[in-house]
Amino acid sequence: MRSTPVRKALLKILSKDQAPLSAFDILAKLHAQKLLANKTTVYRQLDSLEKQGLIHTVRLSDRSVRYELAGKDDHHHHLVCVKCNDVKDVDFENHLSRQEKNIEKSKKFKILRHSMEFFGLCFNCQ
Amino acid sequence: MRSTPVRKALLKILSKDQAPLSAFDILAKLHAQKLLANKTTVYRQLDSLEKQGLIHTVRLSDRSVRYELAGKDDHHHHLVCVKCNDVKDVDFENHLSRQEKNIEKSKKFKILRHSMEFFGLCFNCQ
DNA sequence: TTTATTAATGCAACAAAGTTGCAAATCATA
DNA sequence: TATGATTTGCAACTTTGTTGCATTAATAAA
Repeated sequence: MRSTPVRKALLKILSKDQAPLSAFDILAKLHAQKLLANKTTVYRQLDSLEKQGLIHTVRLSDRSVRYELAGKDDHHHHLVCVKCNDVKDVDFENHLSRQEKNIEKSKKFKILRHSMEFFGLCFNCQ
Repeated sequence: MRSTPVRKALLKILSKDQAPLSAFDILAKLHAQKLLANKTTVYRQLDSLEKQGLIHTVRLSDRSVRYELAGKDDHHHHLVCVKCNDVKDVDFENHLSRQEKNIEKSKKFKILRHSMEFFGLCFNCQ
């Protein structure tokens, strides 16, 4: 792992933003600060950062893929505004693990991970 | 709405299969029964059937999009096998609506719909 | 400081999953 | 069966990534 300008800028961008960003968002932000990186480079850096465990890839069921800094409260879910596309974190582990055990038994399905998203309108868009 | 060969075959395929099928799956099944429909046609029929409320589009967070017949127990979630890609339905509304109300209040976010998937290993793949 | 090594980058081409415009074929109903 | 609106197929295009390959740049060693 080398510390290159793109890598540094990318981590800085992700650490400033609380909402997970798409590759396109990130590319735009890089260009906005006059760092004209190629999209291939951005994708490769995101891959590499993910493998290092520094970021997490968030795949939403609206088919958007976003990236967020790893670290804090690592497992959480998302509130996605269908109007402005803003994404916020939300904690929701409460009953899930217990219910997952029920599912595993009744469906004979070994759960490795889950994904849960709430789509709706954020405060500003209501 | 006209009753064309593609439309009829498509509905028949979806009614036979309990797991939601991808557009590619459907196209393959059509070709298997010597109905050489174009992918554009399949996508347009799926669109039209969705608008008529006859089928539902299932967008999973692994970025796959699948289609299933509408009707029965319309709101449910999915168990997705990460090995064989089989998808099964699972009911899980229990605590969700109550918790959604909490989220709406505390996050000032109006929830319109949610999506939940469990990824893991089905019985055959364990 | 210079050099060597290896990773990072840019470019162009490719890929998967759809979407769109348009002309041709087909369904249905009068 | 003639008419007119729907469907269909084809080709081209779009989006979001991915890959190969030659070039450039970061870092560690000399």
